[in-house]
Amino acid sequence: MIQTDQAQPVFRALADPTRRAIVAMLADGERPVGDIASEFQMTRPAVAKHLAILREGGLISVEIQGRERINRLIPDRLKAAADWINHFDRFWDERLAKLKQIVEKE
Amino acid sequence: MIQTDQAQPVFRALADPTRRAIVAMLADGERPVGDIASEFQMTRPAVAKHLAILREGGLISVEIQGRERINRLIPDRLKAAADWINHFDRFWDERLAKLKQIVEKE
DNA sequence: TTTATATGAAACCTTTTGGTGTTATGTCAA
DNA sequence: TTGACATAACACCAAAAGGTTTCATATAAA
Repeated sequence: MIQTDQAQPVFRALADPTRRAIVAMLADGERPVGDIASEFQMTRPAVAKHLAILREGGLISVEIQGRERINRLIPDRLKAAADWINHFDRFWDERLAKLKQIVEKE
Repeated sequence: MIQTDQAQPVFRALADPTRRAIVAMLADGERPVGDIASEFQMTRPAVAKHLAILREGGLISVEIQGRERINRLIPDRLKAAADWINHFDRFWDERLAKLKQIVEKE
């Protein structure tokens, strides 16, 4: 059944729009928690929870700098999700090729 | 913020392992509801709910054939998710290129 | 050393999610 | 037409998700 279980924490992390926004945000550069939270309407603890889930999914890392915690994107893990999806791209191509064959035979 | 909203229903649909298993299953061929349900330990109504969410995400279509409802994968929508992820692949490549430049200068 | 700042952690609330069992409906087959 | 079958549609439940407020702690800055 492919590597569904490996991709699990990543897909869970990406399922929420706030978390995807954070990922996009961190693509432009690392940022501390409060700094990220200031971009959203929700409270800082709520954003901190999202960051924890992204961390569980292996999508971001945290570096403690004094009283700040710098969040940094690790895009590698996104590949696990991309790989899973790409598997079906290939399937789709095969299907189209088969269909083409059938059509051309007639 | 990229096309996060477009990808929303797809990511939501893929967030659950059962639904990803169904997607993988339908990649091998279309199947009716009960047939799909027989592969899982949960009840048929539970599977039917998952199918409904996959339908909302535009990942599968249903064709009514007599008293059966044939579920068929539409992998196109998976591209919305793949596109989103690919954006960060590009970003990562750029980062690596920049890093390489810096390293090589020294 | 006092005060302000950045954050985590805990307790709590509400809504959604993933399940169940039951009942109703349309369709196939004897 | 009668009975079995494939499903949808409910009503319902427990757990997880997403949020809030409050409080504690460590660090920076006055």
